[in-house]
Amino acid sequence: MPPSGQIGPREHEILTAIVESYIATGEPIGSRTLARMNREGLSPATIRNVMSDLSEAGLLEQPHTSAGRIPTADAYRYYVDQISGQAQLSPEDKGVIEGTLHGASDVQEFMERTSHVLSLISHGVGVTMASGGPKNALDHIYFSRLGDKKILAVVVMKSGVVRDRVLRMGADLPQSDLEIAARYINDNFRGWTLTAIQSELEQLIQRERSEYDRLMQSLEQLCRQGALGDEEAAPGIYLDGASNLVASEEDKQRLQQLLHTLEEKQRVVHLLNAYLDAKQEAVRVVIGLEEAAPYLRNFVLIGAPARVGGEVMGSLAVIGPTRIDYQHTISAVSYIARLFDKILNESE
Amino acid sequence: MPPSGQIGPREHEILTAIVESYIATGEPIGSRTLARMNREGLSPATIRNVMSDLSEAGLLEQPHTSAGRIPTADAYRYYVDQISGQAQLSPEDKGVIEGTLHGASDVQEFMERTSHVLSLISHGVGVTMASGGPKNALDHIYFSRLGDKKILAVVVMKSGVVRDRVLRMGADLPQSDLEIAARYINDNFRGWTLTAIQSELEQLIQRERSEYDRLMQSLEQLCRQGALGDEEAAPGIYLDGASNLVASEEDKQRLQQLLHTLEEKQRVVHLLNAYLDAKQEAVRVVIGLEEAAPYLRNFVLIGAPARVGGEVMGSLAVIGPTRIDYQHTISAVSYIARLFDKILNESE
DNA sequence: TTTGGCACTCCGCCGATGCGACTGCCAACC
DNA sequence: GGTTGGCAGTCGCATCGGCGGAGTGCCAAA
Repeated sequence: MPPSGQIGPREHEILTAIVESYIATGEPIGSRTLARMNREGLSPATIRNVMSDLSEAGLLEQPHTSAGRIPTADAYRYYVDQISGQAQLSPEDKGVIEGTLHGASDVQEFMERTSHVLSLISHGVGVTMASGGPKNALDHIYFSRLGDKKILAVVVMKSGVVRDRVLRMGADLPQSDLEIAARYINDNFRGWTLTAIQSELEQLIQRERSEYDRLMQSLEQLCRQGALGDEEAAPGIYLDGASNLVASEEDKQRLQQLLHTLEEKQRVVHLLNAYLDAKQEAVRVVIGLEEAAPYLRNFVLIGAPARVGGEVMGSLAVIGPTRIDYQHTISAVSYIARLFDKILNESE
Repeated sequence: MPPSGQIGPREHEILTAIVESYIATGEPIGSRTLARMNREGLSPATIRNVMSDLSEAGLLEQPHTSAGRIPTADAYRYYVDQISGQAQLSPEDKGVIEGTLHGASDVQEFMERTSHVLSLISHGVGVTMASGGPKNALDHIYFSRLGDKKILAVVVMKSGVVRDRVLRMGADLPQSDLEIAARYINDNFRGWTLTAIQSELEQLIQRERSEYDRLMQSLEQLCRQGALGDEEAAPGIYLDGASNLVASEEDKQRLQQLLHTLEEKQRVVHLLNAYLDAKQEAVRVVIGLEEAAPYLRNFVLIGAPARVGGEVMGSLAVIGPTRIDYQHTISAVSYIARLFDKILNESE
């Protein structure tokens, strides 16, 4: 063996074989089986020596003394680093993705279908998220009086995301005032981000306090009721494939916790926000989610930001067991991330 | 025993005790245990005789020869018929419901929270559904040109449900035409149901074919692209508490099928439509869902239509194991169904 | 009609046993 | 020195028989 527990070509090959075998079967794997599937005729004893080294390096572990070995989190990281450069989307997957996503008419539907197809390909949970409205650019806004003291606000983003919200107002505003307010926002703030509009409006209202006119009054009220969406509001998030988790070998209690967490969308949002970086270029694979939540032990997050015309409009990800098919999943996430840009940009 | 396998007061009491015990523990129950919990001092032997009769009448069955007995579907039906008249909402449940539902600003949020609170109380899956737009009354419609050949249609229902849809048009329509079309619909069809509007518009277009003006042309195109929503489109449906099903004693395979079915919202919609009747007044309990789908064996549906001002605007239901707590669930569904009317009506 | 008694059935738990899979170490070999 | 075969030792797991407990059904007596 190399003097400093380093990883040579033989170690690499054996480690890769172990990881792939474990991903495929879920069974710990021993030196004998490994020797049989290894094309170079290495004997079990040699492989045992290598495995022993890898164990010492913290890449393999044994569930119990007389069992085979399974990869540790470090081994998965190593494996993913090796393949992530060369992950190739298979033609079938490509067909499935395009077949599913073709013909989605609006962004919401596109995202919904994306989470579905991600769960199909990865056998994990597919997630898509429109990152909190605040960061996206406004296309236009529309207000409508619904009834006494209630107003419907429809916000259309440049990215195509549509969001409607019913505001309960303190006082009743006539439709005509609403139309003036909407026209004012549309004329002056098209292309701004919601947060920028919000703070600009607040300043404006402060400044004009002297000549406190009707328009400003309406705007203030609308803002205060969250017409532009508040930070708290759950951004659109779509999950699919939670049922896939049942197949993972978890006991019932952890499975239930897991599903329960997924039902609380807010927590999934936090998870994605915590681990996915708007600036990252490629797909990111996070191994070792137990730091975020104990019941996410043995689970990984594979995700990427979704950009439309250079601007981040959300993210897409897969949450699945560490035993997930990294090849397929990484390539699919990467492909769909690029597809987002292409499809939503051209339809603009 | 009564000559014709009829149910006398003693049979009733024993059957009720068995059903309640089985709901509570999930264990088959024997004559001895039953004798101990029975306040009248009946001996196990007597109870055995009664149980034997009940078995013959098809109300009890044995998992195997030397086990206790469990209720059949017929027994649950009998039990539910007995209690459904007198189901009383507990004060705690009432508090939970009102606490959760208070402050929901729009109908969607109200429905979301309802499904959540239903799952909390019943420990089953809470479902709320806005019945297919087509049957509801229009408040107003709004069109907005999104970009080349794409149009945003926002439909607001009388019931408060808001629905947005992006239409891909064959040709590009200018915003001014859209506004004329929207005004035409709003002025003429406020309060009509969507299906009625759709068919009326179609007739109108036929009739006016001679003087085929711009307005008609726009309307025709908008209709054809489904501006008013097509029958196929999944109505808004909210599920919560699927993780509760993990606790039910199902094997993994059936559990996975079950969760998978719930993920396909469309199938849940069909289920509710098939078993809940818009005309029914009270809560309906459907025992024996296996007719609808084999993996729904041992599951029940407890649901009611949701009315606002006399008009059906959707339905709410719980899907849970036959061992569900009928008392709590029935009373909660019933209470929330009435609450829907009260809250959404007054806020009009 | 109700009750106690009794024989019988059958599930589920427990401990023993044997098998198989694997490791680690050592000595021999290339 | 790297590689190999051999061998002893460990441990999980499936299998099996025995046994206790829960429950039924039937019968005869009150």
